[in-house]
Amino acid sequence: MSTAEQPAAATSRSREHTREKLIDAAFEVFAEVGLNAASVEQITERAGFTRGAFYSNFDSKVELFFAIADDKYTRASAGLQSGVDAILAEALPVGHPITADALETIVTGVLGLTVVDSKLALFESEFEALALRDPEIAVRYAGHTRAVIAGVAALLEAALSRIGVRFRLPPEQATRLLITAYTAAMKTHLLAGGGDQPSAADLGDVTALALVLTERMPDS
Amino acid sequence: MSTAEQPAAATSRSREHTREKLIDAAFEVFAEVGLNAASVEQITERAGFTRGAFYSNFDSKVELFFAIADDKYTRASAGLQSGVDAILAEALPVGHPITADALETIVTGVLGLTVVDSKLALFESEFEALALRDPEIAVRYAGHTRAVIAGVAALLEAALSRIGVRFRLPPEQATRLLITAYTAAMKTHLLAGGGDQPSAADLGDVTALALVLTERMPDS
DNA sequence: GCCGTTCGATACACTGGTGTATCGGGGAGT
DNA sequence: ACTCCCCGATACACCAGTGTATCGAACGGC
Repeated sequence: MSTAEQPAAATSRSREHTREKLIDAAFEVFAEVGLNAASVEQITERAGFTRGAFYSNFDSKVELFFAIADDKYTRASAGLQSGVDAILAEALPVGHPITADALETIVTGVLGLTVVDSKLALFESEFEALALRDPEIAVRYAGHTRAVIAGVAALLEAALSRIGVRFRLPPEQATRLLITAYTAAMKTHLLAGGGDQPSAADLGDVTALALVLTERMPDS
Repeated sequence: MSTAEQPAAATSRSREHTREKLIDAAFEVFAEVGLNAASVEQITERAGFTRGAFYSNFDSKVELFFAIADDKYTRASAGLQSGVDAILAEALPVGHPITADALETIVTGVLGLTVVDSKLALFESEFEALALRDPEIAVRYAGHTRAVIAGVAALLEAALSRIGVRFRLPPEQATRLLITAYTAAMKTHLLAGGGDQPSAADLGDVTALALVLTERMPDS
């Protein structure tokens, strides 16, 4: 039993592949129609497999849902710091004139890193909806949310201090409010039939909120 | 055809009754499991009827969903002004000492009037989720949301002026932010397994937001 | 190059839900 | 009290989806 498990690791390469294809397909389908309305067949069809492949890789639709969540968020957190650096470069072109624009660029930019596109927003919304009804999912969702907020709060605080600005509230609280507002803006954007990226007009509430939530740091 | 319609109006009394029972039952079931997961049988069973009664009164589940929305919100808007008066009475016991407490009482009180209990919050969340995927529902939802915000904004502005406070942002914008924050707070409260009423701790973000969003009116 | 293992496809039995068509009972009007 | 009519119950046909059990084929190890 010691060496017999070696082949299992070898054969699992193509298996990983179909697993990923299933995850990608399911991500889209879930975003489009929701978990309940999505049938296993819909997912496997889009992935180019049959239901047999699904049941060979996952026990249930919900398990697949969680697999997506894990996958997406480990993936997303990877490119986070570099994304923030890029935003800071944009917000501080030469480094000297610090305007309200810089604040808006940073806030909407950083928040945009966590809610990358409309499909992710829809998935997130679905996650929340499920959590509201299933206590077991709720704990997963709560943990996920907490992690995101803590991460974003740290990023935001650091980025803002670069332009000499700080929150007037506890950073985590301010971040929660900003994320909530950003998510709401994304949703109204989607409700109006918009595409992946919310326009500046959609984000009006967010930028206004950012202004009210911040203040100049006392000169050191 | 002129007098022949009189009986129709008479017989429709019991019909109205079963219609209401169906609406009430569906409201609960939708809140519990969502629109898709809810079966017509679940609803009629809880209402004490069979599926025959349902199809005699409604064309589809979705139509029933809209009927609920109409019903609840015409009902809710009825007692709104008196509710605000009561809140003001609490916030201004004698009328003189105006504190931050008064502000919090007013904001959370008024917002609490529009999101009465957890079932309504869940229903609303379900409404949004559906709207995000169905453009036809989206326009209905958008209209509903706009109406609510306009109403609440007017109420809030009037109530706040009573304690000499005003928004630092356009009232509708401030109201949108507050409602969003309140809804989020309600959701985290529900996610934590809480009951109908969010605690003061749950509303911490909302009250903090209310403080940043407002300022003293210049003395006249 | 052969064999064993395992992955994914196919087939099947079954469940839960839908919508329609029909029927019986009870209330309203005279 | 009688009649008519409408509401809601019952029965039926149908469909979409699920999960399992079986099978063929491809891949890796020896």
